[in-house]
Amino acid sequence: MLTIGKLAAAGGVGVETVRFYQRRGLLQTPARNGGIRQYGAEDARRLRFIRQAQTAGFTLEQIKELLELDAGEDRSRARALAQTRIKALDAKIAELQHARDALQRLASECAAGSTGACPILASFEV
Amino acid sequence: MLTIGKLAAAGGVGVETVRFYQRRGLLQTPARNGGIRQYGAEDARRLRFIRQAQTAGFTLEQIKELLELDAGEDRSRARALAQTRIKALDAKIAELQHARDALQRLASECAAGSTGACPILASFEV
DNA sequence: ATAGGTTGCGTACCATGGTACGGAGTCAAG
DNA sequence: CTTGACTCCGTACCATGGTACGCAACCTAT
Repeated sequence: MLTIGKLAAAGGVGVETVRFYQRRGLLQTPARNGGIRQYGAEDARRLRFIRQAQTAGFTLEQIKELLELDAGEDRSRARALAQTRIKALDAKIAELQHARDALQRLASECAAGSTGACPILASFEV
Repeated sequence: MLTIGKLAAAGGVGVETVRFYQRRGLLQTPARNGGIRQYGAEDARRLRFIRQAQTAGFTLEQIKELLELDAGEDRSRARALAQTRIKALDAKIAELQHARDALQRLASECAAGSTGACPILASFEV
């Protein structure tokens, strides 16, 4: 059994963040023992999931839906959400790759000559 | 010569956004003709740059610095900023790629069988 | 010259994802 | 059994990146 502090530490977040997620309905407010919340391994798992889904670009609202879906059985809805997000991720990845290339160009050009300014704006105009 | 409305349209942003960028020092507040701001091609260029730098993950503060650097001649500073951001972008891209893979797994598994819930949380645990 | 659409300006408000604060209760070690 | 750390709770505040509002002045086409 975990206290909120341990749970937060396990998930790499602050105590306030756990409480925040509970307010938003992303984590259940668990049973208490003398007023103190008691968490289990499942809560830690959900917390980890939340953080990973965030890096996948889901908003907290969407993550909430995913968590509800995980409990339910609406496979097609879950699939649809995943597919939509995959598309968005592909687009975002391409975008970042493009930006990365521009920065690489910028870095090279700033390295090369030694006179004048390096063309920051220009390096993005491709 | 462009009015603020044309400039905004050209940059794919709203008028208020242009004014917002001016308040933040990202765009010069230009010369006026009878109180009306007059913009040129250079402003449109800066505006486009801002949007692209944003997709590269720069904050408005950092973009402001980049714009100042573009005018100046501190090549090494510009390079350093670029290098730092390239590293961050590489990390972010890898992260998104990872999330994408997890979603792909999720989508497949939700498609496969027809019984029970699909393991949303599990699909991220790799 | 007059109506309608833009503009200018300051200020207020919004969503997202947290973070901080203050005062009381609880728990564990010495 | 006291001290210090941790917890509970509501509410307030924060940063980022905008978006909206209202009113006066302006510009353009009819």
